[in-house]
Amino acid sequence: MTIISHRPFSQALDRLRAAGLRPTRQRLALAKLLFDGLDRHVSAEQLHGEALASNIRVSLATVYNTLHQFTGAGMLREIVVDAGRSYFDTNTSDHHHFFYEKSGRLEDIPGHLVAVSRVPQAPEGTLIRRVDVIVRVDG
Amino acid sequence: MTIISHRPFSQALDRLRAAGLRPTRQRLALAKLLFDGLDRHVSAEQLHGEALASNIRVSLATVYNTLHQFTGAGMLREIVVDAGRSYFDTNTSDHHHFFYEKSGRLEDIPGHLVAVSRVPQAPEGTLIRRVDVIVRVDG
DNA sequence: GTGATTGCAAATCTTTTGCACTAAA
DNA sequence: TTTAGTGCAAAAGATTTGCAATCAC
Repeated sequence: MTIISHRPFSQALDRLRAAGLRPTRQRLALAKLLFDGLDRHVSAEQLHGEALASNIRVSLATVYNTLHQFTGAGMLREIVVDAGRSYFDTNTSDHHHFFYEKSGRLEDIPGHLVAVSRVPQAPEGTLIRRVDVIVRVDG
Repeated sequence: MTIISHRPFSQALDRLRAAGLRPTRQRLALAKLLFDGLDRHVSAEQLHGEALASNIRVSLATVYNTLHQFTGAGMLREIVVDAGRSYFDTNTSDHHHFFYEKSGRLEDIPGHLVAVSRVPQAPEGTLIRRVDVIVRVDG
């Protein structure tokens, strides 16, 4: 058994409680991988790999379920830049992204470095949920 | 046989010639479906369906190939908004998009209605290829 | 106990690929 | 001819689903 931090469970536990998600072993473990540390962008496959590498028994299906539940609860933000692969961003604050087309890597752009002035009106009967700016670079 | 326009082939033919793509029956037919008319957003599956409905014998694989060739030639622009599905936009001029999350529909926002001021610098050693703005609405 | 959650494998869906066949030049 | 382009069916990914087994409460 590995001690990961002084409060191995509480941060993840609190987040799950706040989201109304039952704190199962799998959800706790995934929450720790996702939120103990710096902000990051992960795919389901990646996170599943990390879980296995940390000796956490989770199925890929559960990783998908969990990522979507976390996203629904506002703990993650889903980013689509690439046909056929979703990334999940642990940074849910207002910001945008660089996308490196060659490597497929994503990088945050702090919100204050991009200004979208003159956002058009939402079409009648709709609400704007989010404005995504993706700066595609050839790195 | 249906007469589609006064110059049924020439517009599509010219575009293919200009792109250096051999004007095969399939490419001509797909180009006509795509470019004879208003700007539009199509998925491969959709375009394939339209082709079949117009009695054009094309395989889905060829539709994919053709969409990518047209994109490579600058005749189309690929848009990714939705995990696991690509749209191709016949409007290649500077503009952005509304994405209706419920219906999955895309709609152009004319370039002059969105202004991205203060685009951040491209990371060292990279070039900005494009800046995509996607306004997600809940329609 | 009881209902939510999980694992597994199969199913689904989109897109790509390999290769023999066909057609454009 | 000669080479690019096409069709088909199979493969490859990514994601979802169905259902019995398991776990949190």
